Amino acid sequence: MAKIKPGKNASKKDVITQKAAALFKKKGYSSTSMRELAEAVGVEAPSLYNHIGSKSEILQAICFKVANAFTLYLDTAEKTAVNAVKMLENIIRFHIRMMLNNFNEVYVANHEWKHLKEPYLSNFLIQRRGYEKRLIALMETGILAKEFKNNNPYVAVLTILSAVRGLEFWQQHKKNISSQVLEDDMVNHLLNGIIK
Amino acid sequence: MAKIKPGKNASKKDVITQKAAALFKKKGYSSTSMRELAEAVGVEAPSLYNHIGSKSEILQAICFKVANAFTLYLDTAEKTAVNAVKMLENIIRFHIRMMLNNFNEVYVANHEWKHLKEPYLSNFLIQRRGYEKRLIALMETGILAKEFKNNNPYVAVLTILSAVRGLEFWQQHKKNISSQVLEDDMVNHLLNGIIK
DNA sequence: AGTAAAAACTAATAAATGTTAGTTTTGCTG
DNA sequence: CAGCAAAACTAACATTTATTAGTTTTTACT
Repeated sequence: MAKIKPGKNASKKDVITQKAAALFKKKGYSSTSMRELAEAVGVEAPSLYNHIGSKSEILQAICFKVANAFTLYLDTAEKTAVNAVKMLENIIRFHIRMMLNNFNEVYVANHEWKHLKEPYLSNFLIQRRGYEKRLIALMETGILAKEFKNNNPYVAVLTILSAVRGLEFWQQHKKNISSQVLEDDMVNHLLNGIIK
Repeated sequence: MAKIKPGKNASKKDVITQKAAALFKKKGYSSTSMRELAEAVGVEAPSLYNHIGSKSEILQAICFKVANAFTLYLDTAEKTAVNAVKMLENIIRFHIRMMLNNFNEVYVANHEWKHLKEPYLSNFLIQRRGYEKRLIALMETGILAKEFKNNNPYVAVLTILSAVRGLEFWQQHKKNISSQVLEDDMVNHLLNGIIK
């Protein structure tokens, strides 16, 4: 019968994962049934199990793909850094682009990770905590170098990461504002504030 | 048998709502069963229905309680405003305090609203959109008055609201940083930036 | 064309879900 | 202390859930 049609670059598993990300974003992980996912893929539910091991395995794939992308970028950003300000700006811009270009998956990683099963849940949190710590270290470096104000570094990281995450509300307004204005304004706001 | 013990100010319904907020935050709305909620309350599941109409009614109560609190504050803030900067600062501080003092409920309103049923879902979104619009108008006023930079007002509101929402990650660090430092640093960051 | 593997299908299962019905217990008020 | 309403209980329900078993179809390769 009808088979899952993998695109040029996407395996069938990839198709499932991508459709799952869209559904998990829209309805949440727990409220998305395998039957719904199957329908979105164009197949009966049990057929999915020829390609995936379980529902929660899909969530794992999404969450760690996103987490690894951020970790990987930070690796290279640390190597090519010229100063703290520039490095922070690059990271913010990367976050914004990830939000805009991989919306579903980033959203799911941000919101549905709590449904991961052990040991993946713990691993995910450890990885995220490690990422935060590296950003905090960056803030501390910048403070010592007098590039940044002497704010609490954790609060600063929290503020920045959270602001960027908020782009999940962005979708409705895509037409009104270009993503370049969005990116530049947000970077400027987070680095220099909004008061004239 | 054992009865739900309402505290001095809390009706039994309030107790249920409060326990539900804690569970909805921890596990998500869909993954929280009425049996779990009943256990947290200290009762069998069907007994809950002596006090509430349905599971989703609990979610409604939480979401609109939070939404109304924000709307109400904005009403008074608009009346007592001296200038745009001061008003924005007050609003940011109110958001931060709401996050810190009503953590579970604000978290649930922020994350689980999509499980509201119609017409509550639409009403909630309309109310939230109205709130955002009033904040955008505030930004525009401040820009015209040369108090704020000429950033895109929607992006600025998005940045601020999202940053504050991020306090949901705050819990772990309560011991290390006082909530006063947190509040002041975040306000300062969002208004004046982080670069020295 | 024939064959073997991959992947679809149907049918089924055990567990969990929100909720209702009907009954008993509790606690206040007269 | 009698009686009544409030609120607890047990039992049960119809659905929905993720997943397995077993079978048939499709695909790819010789």
